[in-house]
Amino acid sequence: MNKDNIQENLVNKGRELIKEKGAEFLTARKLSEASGYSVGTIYNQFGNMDNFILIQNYLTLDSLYARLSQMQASGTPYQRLNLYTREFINFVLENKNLWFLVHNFHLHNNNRRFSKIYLRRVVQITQLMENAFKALFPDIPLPERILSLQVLWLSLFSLSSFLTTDALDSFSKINKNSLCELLLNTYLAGIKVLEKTQ
Amino acid sequence: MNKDNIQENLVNKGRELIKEKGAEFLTARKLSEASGYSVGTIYNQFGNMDNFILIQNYLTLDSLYARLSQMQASGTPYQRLNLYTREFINFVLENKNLWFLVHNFHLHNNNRRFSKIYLRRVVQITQLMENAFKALFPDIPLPERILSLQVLWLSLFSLSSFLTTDALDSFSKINKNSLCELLLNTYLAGIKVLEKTQ
DNA sequence: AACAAAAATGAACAGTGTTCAATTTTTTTC
DNA sequence: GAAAAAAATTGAACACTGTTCATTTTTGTT
Repeated sequence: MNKDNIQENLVNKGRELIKEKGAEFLTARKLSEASGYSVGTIYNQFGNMDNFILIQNYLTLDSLYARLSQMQASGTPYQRLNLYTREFINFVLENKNLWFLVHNFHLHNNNRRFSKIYLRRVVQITQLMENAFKALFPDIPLPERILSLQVLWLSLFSLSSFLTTDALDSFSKINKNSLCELLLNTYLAGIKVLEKTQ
Repeated sequence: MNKDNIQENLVNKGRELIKEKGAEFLTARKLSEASGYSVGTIYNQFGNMDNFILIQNYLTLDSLYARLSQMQASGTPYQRLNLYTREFINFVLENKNLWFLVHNFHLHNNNRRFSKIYLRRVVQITQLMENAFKALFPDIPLPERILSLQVLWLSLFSLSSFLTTDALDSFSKINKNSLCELLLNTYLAGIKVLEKTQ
């Protein structure tokens, strides 16, 4: 087994563990036991566990990006943005444990969560929506439009953390699926207004 | 020293540590050393460290609630909602470490973060905005209005996690202060439209 | 086959949260 | 006030983290 295969095996095995048992279960020793590699090997490959978690989150975000990328560009721009959002929600609900880790990973070495290179991938997803967004709001200048889209996406992204647990269910009648969709459609309607009044 | 004083002393000392050194610094032994009480006493008082963190977050949310409560109800409803949001942002920026802990605390015993009793306090803050919200959108039926306000506030709340670090600064030109305000005003404009078309 | 270089290993270290028998303090009882 | 009982405090010890690095094993070269 060469180095690349080891990394691949460890990443895959770790991903299985997260999916099945949750992000909290993943530790160096348990990954060692489950993968067959020693703890030292894990550290030879990744340096530390933070990097391992970052890689897992990169993969999750890349997976989301790939899924949103291959969507058909059919319907009106408005419909397309709704489809993007619905597909995003589906992805989150289908990968609760992975998405939980994206929001709630605990870093030991790096100062704080959401390191720059990591958050960049989040913002990159706005590029996918940009075409539909441009078609929907042709009168808004590029800088403002990008800003507005980034605020929208970052809101949807951060709001989606509530989809990974059932804490919200007990005392708010907000439907999980409509939580993000309501934000999207209200926000889009708001831009339309502000676009004209400017 | 009676039991209540011990709890109070521990909570106050822990709060100091979080404010000064960050949430990551707070451990049972460091709190013990800083407060003068033994580790066992901490556990006699709080049961476990998760409860201690939960109490700290309760205090933070109560503090935010108190601050928003005592605001003067002047100006238009629209202006008042903007003032609430601005005051909220100020609070977050003035208490970055405490707010970081609200979003990023790491639970060991409880299953997952945002336990129900904890998240309830977050949603309770919507009650403060409800009056201004009602005045601004009198034609929306109560259930829908509450839902809409909850979505707005939960979005602002979750979005505010980006205010506690500088990760966003490097690759997006979004101003921290305008991040939440842009969301608010666009969302409010959107409700106004959807209110009429219904 | 003998040597050299590289890779894999897992005990050991420092740090977590947590427990609980032993100690200290406080209260009660006479 | 002294003795006994009850309550509260303590911190060493346990099981678990992430991490290191001398030792062992494997691989590659001559």
